[in-house]
Amino acid sequence: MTPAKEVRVRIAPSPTGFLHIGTARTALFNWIFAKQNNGKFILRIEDTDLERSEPRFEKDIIDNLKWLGLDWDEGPFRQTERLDIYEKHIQDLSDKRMLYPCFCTKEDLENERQAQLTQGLAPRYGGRCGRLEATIQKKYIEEGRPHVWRFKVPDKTVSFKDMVRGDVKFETKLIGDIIVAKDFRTPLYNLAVVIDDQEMNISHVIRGEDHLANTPKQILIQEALGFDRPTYAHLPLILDPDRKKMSKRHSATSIQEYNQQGYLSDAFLNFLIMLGWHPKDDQELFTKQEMIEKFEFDRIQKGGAIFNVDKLNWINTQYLRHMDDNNLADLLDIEPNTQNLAIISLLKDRMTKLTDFNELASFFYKLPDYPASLLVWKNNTKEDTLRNLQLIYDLGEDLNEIQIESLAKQWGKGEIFWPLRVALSGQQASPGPTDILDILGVEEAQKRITIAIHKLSV
RNA sequence: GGCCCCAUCGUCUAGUGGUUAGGACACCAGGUUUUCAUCCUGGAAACAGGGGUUCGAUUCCCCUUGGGGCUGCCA
Repeated sequence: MTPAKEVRVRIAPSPTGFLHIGTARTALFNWIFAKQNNGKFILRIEDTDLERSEPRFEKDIIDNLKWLGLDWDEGPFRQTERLDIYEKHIQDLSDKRMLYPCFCTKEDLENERQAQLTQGLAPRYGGRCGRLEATIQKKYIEEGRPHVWRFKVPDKTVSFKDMVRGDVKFETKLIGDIIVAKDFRTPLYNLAVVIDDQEMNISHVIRGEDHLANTPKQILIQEALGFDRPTYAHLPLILDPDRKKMSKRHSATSIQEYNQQGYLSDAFLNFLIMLGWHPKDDQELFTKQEMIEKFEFDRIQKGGAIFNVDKLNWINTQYLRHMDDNNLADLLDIEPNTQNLAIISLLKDRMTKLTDFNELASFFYKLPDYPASLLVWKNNTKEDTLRNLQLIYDLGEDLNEIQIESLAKQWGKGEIFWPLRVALSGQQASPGPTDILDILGVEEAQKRITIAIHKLSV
C-alpha cells in the first residue's frame, strides 16, 4: 500500500469584498479537515480580477481569518505574483492545440446568447472563432484585433465523486468553449484555479456549492494539462431568511461586522459549523478541539441552511457566560482592576454581545438621572419609601447584605430592596441591589441613597 | 428556458421499513425571585402532495410541486 497522499487544502478568497460569511465557513471546514488529517491549510488570494481587487479587502480577509483563529500553514499567495507560472501552462495548453483566440465582441456574444435564450436553448458559445483558419487567426492577431483565449471543450461526460454529494455527472456539450484567459499572463478564474491547485499540490477542494458547475470545467482543463484531480467536496450554501444565497442586501455578510457587533470568534465559529453539519449526538457547543474531533464529512447536510441570528445570539450568550473575567476585560478593552472584574463577573450572564457591556455597566460609573416616583415600590407611599431608605441609610458603616436582609425581613422585601435598587442603579431593571452595593462600596452607596432621599423630599 | 442540486416543527437539525417522530433556538404559559435577566416545569409546532414497492412507509422508487445553485472577458 502506498502511503496516503498528504492532505493539502486551501481557502481561495478574492479580495473584491470583505471576508464573507460563506468564505469563513468554507475556511473553517477546510481548516478542520487539515487539522484532522495532519495536513496543510493554504491561503491563496485570488486577485486575477484587477478591476475589482483592492488591498483593503485583502487586509480585511487576512485580519478576520486571524480573528477567527483559522491560522494557515502556507501563504498568503497572490495570483498576481504567479504570472510566470500561468504563462507557462497557458503556453502548454496552446501548444497542445486546446486553445484558440476568440475575436467575438461582447455584443456578438450577447446577441448569440439572447437568440439562444429566446429559442429556449442553453446559452453557450457556438465556437465560431474556433473554426477560423490558422492563417486567419494569425492575421487577425497581427492586425491587433482584440481577442481572448478559449479552451476547446471536448464533448464527453465528466463524472466525479463529491464528498458531500456522492457521484456527480455533467454533459460537457452543454458548456461551450470557455474563455480561460485574456492573454497568456492573464488567466481567468477556472484556469487559474486549476493551475494553482496543481502547483500547490492541493489534495481536496472543499468549497461552496455555488462552484459545483465550475467543477467539470476545471476537470476538463486538468485533463488537458495532464494534472492530478483533487477530491471535491461541495458545501451547502448559507441562505438569507428569504432562502436566497446570503447577500449584503439582506444581512450582514462580512465577518468584520460580526466582530464589530461584539460576537466572540469562537462562538461565531461554533455557530457556523452548526449550519449544515450536525454531530451524532445533540451537542451544540464545541471548542475548536471538539470540532476537530467530531466533524465528519458524511454528516454534512445537502440542502442550504438559513442564517439564524437568534441562534447565533444564544451561542454567543453561552460563550460569554463561560468566559474568564480577565479575558473578558481584555476583549472589552477595560482595565482589569478589582472593581471592573467584579462588574464583569456580575454582568456577563446578562450580556448577549460584548457591545452590551457599556450600556449594562454604565450606572456603576455614573448614576443616571431618574424620576423620584421610580423609587416607590408597588402600593407604597412616598412616605413609606422615604422611611425605608432612611432606615437603610441609617445602617451607616453596617450597610451590608446581612443588615439589609434583616431590614427586609422586618419591613418586606420589595419595600427595602426595590428603593435600594433604584437608588443605587437609577434603573428599574438591574442586578440585585446587594451585588451592586458590594461593587459600589458603602461610601458611594450612601451618596446615592442620599440623592434618592433628596429626590423624595422635594 | 436549459443543466444540476435539495426537501422532517417558523429556523438549525436527529432519526427509523413498525418511534408517543427526538433535541436546540425562537415563541407561549406557569413557577422561583425585590426588578430585569437567569433558572425550573409545561405547551403549541414538522415528515410538501400523488402514485407505487411492502403485511406496513416519514424512511426505498417514480412523478408533481416547492425551494435553491449555475448558466460572465467575476470569483
